[in-house]
Amino acid sequence: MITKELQRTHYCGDIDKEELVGKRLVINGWVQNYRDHGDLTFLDIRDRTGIIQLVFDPKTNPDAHLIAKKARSEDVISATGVVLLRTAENINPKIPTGKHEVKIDTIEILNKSKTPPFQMDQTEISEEVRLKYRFLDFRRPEMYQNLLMRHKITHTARNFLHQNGFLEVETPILNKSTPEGARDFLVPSRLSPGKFYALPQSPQIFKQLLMVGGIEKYYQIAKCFRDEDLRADRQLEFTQIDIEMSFITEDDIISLMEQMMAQVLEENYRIKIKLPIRRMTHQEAMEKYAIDRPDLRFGMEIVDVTSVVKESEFTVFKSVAQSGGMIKCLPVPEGSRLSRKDMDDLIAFVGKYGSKGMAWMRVKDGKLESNIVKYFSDAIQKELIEKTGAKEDYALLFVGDVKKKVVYDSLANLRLHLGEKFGLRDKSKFEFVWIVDFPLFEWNEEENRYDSVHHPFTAPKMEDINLLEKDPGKVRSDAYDLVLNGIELGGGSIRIHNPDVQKKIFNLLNISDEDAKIKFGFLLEALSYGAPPHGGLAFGLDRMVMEFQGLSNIRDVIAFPKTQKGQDIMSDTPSEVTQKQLEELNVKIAENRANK
RNA sequence: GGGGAUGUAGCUCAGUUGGUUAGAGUACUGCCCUGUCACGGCAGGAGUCGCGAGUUCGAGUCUCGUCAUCCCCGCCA
Repeated sequence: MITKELQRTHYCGDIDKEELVGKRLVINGWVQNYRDHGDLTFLDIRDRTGIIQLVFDPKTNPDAHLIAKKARSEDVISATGVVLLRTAENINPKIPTGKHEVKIDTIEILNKSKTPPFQMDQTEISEEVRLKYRFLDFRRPEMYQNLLMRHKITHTARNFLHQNGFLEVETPILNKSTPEGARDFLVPSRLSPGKFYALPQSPQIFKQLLMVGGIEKYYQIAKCFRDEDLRADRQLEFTQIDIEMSFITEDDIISLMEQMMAQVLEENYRIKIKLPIRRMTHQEAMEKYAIDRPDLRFGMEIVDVTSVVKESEFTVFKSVAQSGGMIKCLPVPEGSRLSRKDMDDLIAFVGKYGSKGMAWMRVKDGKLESNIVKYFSDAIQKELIEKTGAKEDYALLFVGDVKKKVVYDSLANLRLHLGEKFGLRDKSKFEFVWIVDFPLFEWNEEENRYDSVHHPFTAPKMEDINLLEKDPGKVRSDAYDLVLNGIELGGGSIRIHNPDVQKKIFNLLNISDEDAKIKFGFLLEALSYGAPPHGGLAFGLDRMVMEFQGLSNIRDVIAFPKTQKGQDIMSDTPSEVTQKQLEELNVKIAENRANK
């Protein structure tokens, strides 16, 4: 219990001001450290603002001094005393409050702490322990800082959207399941036995319905759920800043959103980014970086060399070229630093993405060098050097495959890997780019049909609309992604607002009229009542904070994240439920899964 | 589903070729110390070497299986 008398008058981190000297104040916080000199005793007290040193002298108050001697890490205290200016030789330059200290005459231990599993000023703690004791992890300044910045970023975005006339509208968590896209989280319905709700993968359809309803400008800080395997930058549940507007063009929304992003960085990081953010077509991104979210903090642009090497005597390349495949080259400045062993490692690295191999050459004295150059005529070698722009000490890394995806994935990741290795992915740099003109469809080999690149409600580009029937693969869309340092921060599109066009797209995606009616009937219906032209986008808030904070793990910006197996090791979630609960829900556990 | 890394004291880690009683730092407990701030000094307690088999006279160490955490592929915007 805390009383008025024990309540803090000042935060620890605020006791750094000259005018406080001589003042009597009350401190609340946790014991960070103690230094017991027999008589004179010091306690470092921590709250979320910082640390202040308390001094206990038996001559001031022997009772308080005795209590201080018994204080241990993470005990919660209230202490009262007078602020003193430290003498010059006693100043601690390592902490912001180092010029001051508080001479305490009264202290109360509000709550003792068990010996904590880790010290709060420790930096290297296994994540397992941190997650198990997440409530203690928050006491570490690093974690507090992450949560603080997440709050500030969200706050700036909310302010910006509010000031620009957006309404925050909540959409349901219990939704209709649609098998497209990611795997749904399902919730059994008690009131409709045998039926299920699905948790939202995103509020996509609802925000479109809000536009039909004339809300005009909508946003939501929306929790989304996808039942897929986790990664360093992926959680089962995550948060989107979800936005939709009516009567707007692609340029309108891009321009507004980059203003928001600029404001977020300016207000919270004092970073000014140059507007407008550059734009790059999807095609250019794929050609130069083999990926639709290029990291533009460094160069190393990829070059297609299929036409050059198909004439060589190197059978691997020749046969790939003849079978309609592609060979691409990654020119690596200072690539001579790569040893034979490095090359072997890189070959293994691209193997992860399906590459059967990786050829390499080095530029020495203006000539190409490696165990395979003999298969390349002088003319071809010259052309390779010219085409790739290779200079002295460059390495040329080649990947060729019949499957284009293998070439793209291998080289895109190789480029990032080497960028990392050579220290080119500078955490202090912020290289934004809008990727625009995405294709509307991609061909699905297994299913022998087209899939939406974005989602089925994305509008085709006006000028490509006549290609819909002739050559759907060539149709570009009004879709756009905002990319920062190789991370996709968010993306969106102008939506289809015409039910006929929407039907046509469903047909191309092999979704029958009947299916479309069952799954999205209400949307088609809504579109037929004077739906305004509209569009929007969604930012991945977690990834945004993660990148701005210079972190490589999404769990560090989420208060209570799940482990890679989707479990919460603090609360032991998921867990079994009682037979009664299952019966009420009309759910039976399959025999072989029970009692696991 | 697959590949890789890790698992030893509360925490962070070391542990040689398989060898006798498994160590360090820190934290913790007790004592000493009036200007420390990673305080210092002395003493002490603390281990299912993730778990289970196996090989061996003998396993922290070798083999197989299994579990957990992390990274990646598949999956997923």
